[in-house]
Amino acid sequence: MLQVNYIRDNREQVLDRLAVKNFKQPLLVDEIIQLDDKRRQTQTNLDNSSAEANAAAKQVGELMRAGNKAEAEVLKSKTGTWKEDIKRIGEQLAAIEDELYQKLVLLPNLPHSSVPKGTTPEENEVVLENGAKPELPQNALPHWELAAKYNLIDFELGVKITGAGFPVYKNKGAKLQRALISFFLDEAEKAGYSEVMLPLMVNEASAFGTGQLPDKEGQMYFVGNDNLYLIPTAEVPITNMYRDVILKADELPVKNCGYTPCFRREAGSYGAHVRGLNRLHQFDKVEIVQVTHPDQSYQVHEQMCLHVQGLLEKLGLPYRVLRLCGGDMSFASALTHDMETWSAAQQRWLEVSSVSNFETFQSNRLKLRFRNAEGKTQLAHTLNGSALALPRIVATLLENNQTETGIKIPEVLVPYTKFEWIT
RNA sequence: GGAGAGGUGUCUGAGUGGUCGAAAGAGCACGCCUGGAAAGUGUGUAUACUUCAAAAGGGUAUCGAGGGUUCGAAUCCCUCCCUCUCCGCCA
Repeated sequence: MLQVNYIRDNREQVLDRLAVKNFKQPLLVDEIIQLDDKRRQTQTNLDNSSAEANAAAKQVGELMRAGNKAEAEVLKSKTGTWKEDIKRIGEQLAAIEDELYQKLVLLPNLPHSSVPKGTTPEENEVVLENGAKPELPQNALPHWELAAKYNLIDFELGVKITGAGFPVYKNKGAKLQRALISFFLDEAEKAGYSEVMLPLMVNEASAFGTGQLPDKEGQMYFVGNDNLYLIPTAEVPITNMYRDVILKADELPVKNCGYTPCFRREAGSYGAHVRGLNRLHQFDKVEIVQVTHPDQSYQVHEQMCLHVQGLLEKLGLPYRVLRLCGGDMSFASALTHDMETWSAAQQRWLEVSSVSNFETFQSNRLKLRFRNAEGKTQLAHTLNGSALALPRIVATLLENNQTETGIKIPEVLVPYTKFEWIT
């Protein structure tokens, strides 16, 4: 959520930036400013009425203590109008604040100046491409066939137990999952992230804090009996650890990593592109999150991207980095880099990580602040990235490393898997 | 799930209708003291909105959350959330 004061002070720039995101309702900006004027006016009225009423109440107390009952009664009888005023203006104010809020949440975050204009994924900017695409033999198999051939993943069994999109990992397939999780967590810890293990369900306030609510409600599984949501990403519980927190300046940057399963309803997405591991309702992911000083966040973004790229390089996977264009970025992000690996058998790029800087868009809602050099509270910047999401990594690993005799495990993983080949 | 107790500032903890944004202590910050430190000592120490060109200062709200009673609520009433103790259940 953008800050109203920022919108007031930077109207032109806000409009300009929103255009990069192809925001369709620029009139909203002026409506918000006008509504905020009205809010201030009403707030002042309410405060004045309250001040008068408070003064009168105090006076009644003094009169009572002085034994001047008659005068106290007179004053009491006069308070009725203030009470009515306070109630009426209070309701007005609440209505205005609600309306203002409803409009404010419609504004997406402002994209960073480096974000290219554009509306479709084709307009994303390829920042770099790294690693050679492997040449596979003619009879190379896609990962879902490899998974069946080597008895690594049983999709049908998952359907039986739960439904489509909930695979069962078996044998070396299961061990590979565990190995990747440990490897990613160890790498994150080496990079200075402290590990957390988190609740997989969150309450409404948390889902709201990171922006899943109210706009993305349909993407989360909801446990109605207890009013809880299954997390779509560890970002939600990790970032919410810092909800309503005021950090000391020297505590920044805060760096956390965590492994969680992620649950996504992905309603209505079926077909060839979501086959196998390409899109699931439940998948595993290690997430990295930082809370930074506003001056540092873009440096940190770069550093987080390099961390993710390092993982892909260690795994020996060809990848490319995309800077998402305004139209393809998420609502809450100011800058997003996507990392994609080349899936050799499917002959397509698969998104395996997304590293975003949210600036103050999340922290404003979360009330996540720090005390700056002047001793005042200021909103911190939040960033997060996948490091990494497992299924598509598994997909590319299986496909790219397949040989006539089996699938070769990358060297860095062998200490974790304790086997070098899947045969 | 049943019975009871309770939720106050960074923490401990006082406060059962008015002078309470809230005693006291601890912690923290700055100063004095000291060769330096500890001890001691002095001062300061919530957040948000708003008024003002700005600072100073002022107003309003907030004692788990929301609602109510009252001229006036941390204090009384209702609903919800959470914590603790005992019982039940249980990995």
